Amino acid sequence: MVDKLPAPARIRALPSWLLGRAAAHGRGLVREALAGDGMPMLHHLVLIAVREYGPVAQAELARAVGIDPKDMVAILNSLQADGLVTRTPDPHDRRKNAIAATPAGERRLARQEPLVDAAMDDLLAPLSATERATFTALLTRVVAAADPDTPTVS
Amino acid sequence: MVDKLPAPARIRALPSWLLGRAAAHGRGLVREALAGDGMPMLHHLVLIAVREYGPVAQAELARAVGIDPKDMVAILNSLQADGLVTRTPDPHDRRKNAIAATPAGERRLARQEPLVDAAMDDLLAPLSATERATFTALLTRVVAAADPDTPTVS
DNA sequence: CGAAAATCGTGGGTGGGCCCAACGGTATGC
DNA sequence: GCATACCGTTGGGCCCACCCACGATTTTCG
Repeated sequence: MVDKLPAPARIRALPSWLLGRAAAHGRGLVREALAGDGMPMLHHLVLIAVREYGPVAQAELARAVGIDPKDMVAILNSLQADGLVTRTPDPHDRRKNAIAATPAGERRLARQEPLVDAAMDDLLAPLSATERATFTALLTRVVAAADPDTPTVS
Repeated sequence: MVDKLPAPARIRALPSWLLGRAAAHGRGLVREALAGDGMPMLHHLVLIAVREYGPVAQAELARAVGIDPKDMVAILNSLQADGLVTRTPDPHDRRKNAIAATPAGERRLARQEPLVDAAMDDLLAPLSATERATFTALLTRVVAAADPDTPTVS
């Protein structure tokens, strides 16, 4: 069987292409890891955000993680149906719902985080510990420049 | 005006998240740069691939750059209409078209490549020359592990 | 040598992510 | 008290990336 042509060398050398490939791979690994626990990636993301910021309004949540408010409704419906979050009216502002994680939600995340961490290990497997630190530090600076309003982690 | 909450710290520390942000930024920069010359990003990608491999079959092209054959038809229609590629029946295999770049196509790429290079400079602006080399080398290794059948550039 | 399988180019279709707008209800600011 | 803004929800829509099917052609296999 004849081999498949690779993408052109010019393209394969572009950092934006490399970042795209790496990002797609990373996303795939995370999606796969979470599928093992039966949860879509965005649901996980939202649950993490609820745990960190809860109780929190839906609109606030949607802005924090960059999800369309309409799509956030569906995700919260699903998380609520599974007993992982609660949705209660905000006592101080009746326009808002106060979204909070339940103990079941926190347990679910406790189970999932090692899966995601393992996916990250897999993603950076070709790099030594020192190289990973270097890579992540440089990547963080690139991202910080792109998104100056978001604090970085260090 | 109250500040917007950032994505959760746990998420912002994940290499897959960072890669996703950096990749989106890179894509945005390239798209913007090429829009300056009035060409969508995938059209540019395909034209580069045609220049490198032409004359080449559509299906081969689609596999090389990871574009759906159906979408490749539309892209080639547009490039052909603009006089940037030719589409002729393969004399040895009537199933196939032989796609080749025209001199106008090559000139168009010659104009666009500095734009894309400038976008890459912009993307990696926070890094020194040494850091860029380190970052790209590490990124290349991560991508090589994800896609072992594709040769890397070095 | 003929039938089956595979490939090619093209068209139809779908789902997810994102955009915009509208609505009724509520809160804020002047 | 009124205008403006925000909230949550819903609806409509677009675009992109992907899936599948079809007729024509080539390749493979018994």
